[in-house]
Amino acid sequence: MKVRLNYFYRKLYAQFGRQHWWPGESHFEVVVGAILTQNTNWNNVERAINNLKQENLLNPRALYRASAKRLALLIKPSGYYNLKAKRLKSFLTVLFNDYQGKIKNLFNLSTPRLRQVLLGINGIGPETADSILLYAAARPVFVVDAYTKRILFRQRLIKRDASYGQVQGLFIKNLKRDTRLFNEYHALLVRLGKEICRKNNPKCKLCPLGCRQKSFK
DNA sequence: CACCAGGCAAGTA
DNA sequence: TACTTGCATGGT
Repeated sequence: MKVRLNYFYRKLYAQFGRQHWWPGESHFEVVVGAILTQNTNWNNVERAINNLKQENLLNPRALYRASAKRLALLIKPSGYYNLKAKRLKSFLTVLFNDYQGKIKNLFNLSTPRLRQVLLGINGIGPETADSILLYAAARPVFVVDAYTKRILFRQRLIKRDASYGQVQGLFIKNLKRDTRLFNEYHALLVRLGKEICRKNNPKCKLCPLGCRQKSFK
């Protein structure tokens, strides 16, 4: 297992190269992006983020002061806009109530404690919390998403109903606990998933990992 | 036209 | 605990 996961990484890196994740000019922007990208294509998230930038709202204080209604209008391109406006607000409420509105204070927490706090916020689940931990707070935490599960299932490394924690545990146990590695590895899995390892994709044979399992779901 | 995209929470049994 | 449904725009 250890060998295969390390081999996959080298294979993917050789195929696709560096992915330069996470695009964002600040830790706060990465957090906002992590919430907006839930079940959503990144292109649509960029439109939403650009709208916030144009209104000079892409900082904690301004976003905290803006009404949920105004937020919803601006982030509309990212989909689920009413829901996500609330989720941004619930994050900001915790940030201001408990950490003086400063990401720096929040990120002073230990990794387990920070994860716990993030998961306690309405609208932040395991994947979003881990994305924030890895890509905003630079902690060596592995992010598991739908692509990760599909790819590992097709490699017959997990059952199709494997839990988030089980899949995450595979990577944690078999790879060097390294933020840079986890950053690049997750991004490469997303790249492979988008490009080749999709549901019932006829291009499956072109998978650089040598995929054999053809169906998923 | 159908299907997908870097999930999560709330409701039901 | 395990399953279902609502949320919603934009690309292919």
